[in-house]
Amino acid sequence: MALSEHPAKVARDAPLDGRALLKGRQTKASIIEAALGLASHIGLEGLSIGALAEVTQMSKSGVFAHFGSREELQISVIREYYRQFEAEVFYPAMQARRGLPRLQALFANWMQRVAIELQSGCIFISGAVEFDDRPGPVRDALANSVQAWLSAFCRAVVQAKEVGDLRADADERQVAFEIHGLILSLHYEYRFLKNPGAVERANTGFNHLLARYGQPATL
Amino acid sequence: MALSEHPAKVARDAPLDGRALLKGRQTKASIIEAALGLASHIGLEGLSIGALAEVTQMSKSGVFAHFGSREELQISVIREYYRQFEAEVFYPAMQARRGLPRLQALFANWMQRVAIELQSGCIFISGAVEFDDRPGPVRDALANSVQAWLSAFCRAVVQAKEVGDLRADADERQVAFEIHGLILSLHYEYRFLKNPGAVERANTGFNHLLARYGQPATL
DNA sequence: AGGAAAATAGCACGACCGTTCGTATTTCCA
DNA sequence: TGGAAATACGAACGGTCGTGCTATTTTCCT
Repeated sequence: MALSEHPAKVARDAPLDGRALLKGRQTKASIIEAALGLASHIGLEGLSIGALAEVTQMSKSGVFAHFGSREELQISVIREYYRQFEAEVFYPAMQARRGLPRLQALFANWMQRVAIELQSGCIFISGAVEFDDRPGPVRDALANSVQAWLSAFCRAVVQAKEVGDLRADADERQVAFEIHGLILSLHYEYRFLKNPGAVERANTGFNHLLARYGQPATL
Repeated sequence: MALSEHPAKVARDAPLDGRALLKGRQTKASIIEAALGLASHIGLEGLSIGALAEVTQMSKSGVFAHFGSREELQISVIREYYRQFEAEVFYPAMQARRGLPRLQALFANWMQRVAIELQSGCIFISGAVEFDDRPGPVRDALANSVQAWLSAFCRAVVQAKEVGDLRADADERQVAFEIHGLILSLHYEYRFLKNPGAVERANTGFNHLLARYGQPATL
């Protein structure tokens, strides 16, 4: 299962299974890949077709033709990031047993993706501040992706309650809110303030949360 | 006392006490005010001299002359935001008794400033993602301002330990990290995801923290 | 009041932006 | 293999950007 109720058009840019990609699709894919690399550093707003053309060794109009508008390009980048996020954070954690192990795996992968992994930022985070005041299709795509991920995370919390690894009275939205805060604080202090101790603090904070929401020692 | 060891030049843009402001200074001040309003919505990077000229009913070159460069304008905005932050978050909380009351006041004011107050965002947060990969004087000014504020907050935590409101073994940096996370999560969910329940969750998370770091009931 | 100094305006520049259009090239299938 | 369709290019558009210049106006002090 995917992060489930993700917005429509999921399959739109997806490679058409076994058959060799048409030339067009595969250059489009490589453009999106390059665009994601750029956007991770400069942000979705900083992403420009000119710079993208230079990186991909194409003409501006050649790049442009694949998307028809800058907004569509941005949305494609968001979808691609979502795909990678799913592949590197979500799916691997599904290998772990339901409950605490899976929750820990999700958190560890999330941290890895958001802050540690090579010096690129998380567009779910940078995009949020770029588009919090700017309605439109890009914002919608971003918000839907984030919601899908947060919902999936909440589901894992609920499972942890069902399995008995977390207290039955724990509010999964509250748990997700606080864990999300740890990730955001990590991103802020590690990437912006360049404070290396942030990684350990995020882990410590996570353990504090588990202690609070876990079953009391005396059952 | 101010947020103390704040970087140099604090007094540079400050009004010269009692004497009437020179015309130049006062228009500069009004430009900065307008710029802060713009930057709170579009971000420091989105701030443009042209738009600023329109808002202030001046010519582009007239606006420009006050700063000499866009970077200097951005830095002035950061300094002004810092001043307001100090005035609305820090100083009022200093009225409260050292220890828990002051900590609670700081958190409440911080929340107010960051998310609730009229729909403008916090440039300490938006600026962080805009400049995390972009070295230079603007980034430095921003990072210094943030560090000054976080240090002040840490000091309040230490006081709470000294007074006995928090456990003596609580690590103030860890506490600040986790509280900062609550603020960031609030900002994210309230401003970007438009989730009104975020305010209550931030408060709940804060109480959880106090419960964890506070003195155990049995002394 | 007058004259130096500060403040503002006006204009132009080069650069980059997203986008359009007409044309050349390449790809793919019948 | 030929020819339609897909793909890419090049040039140009109107626009905005930050930033220099040179006047002109306003402010302030003697």
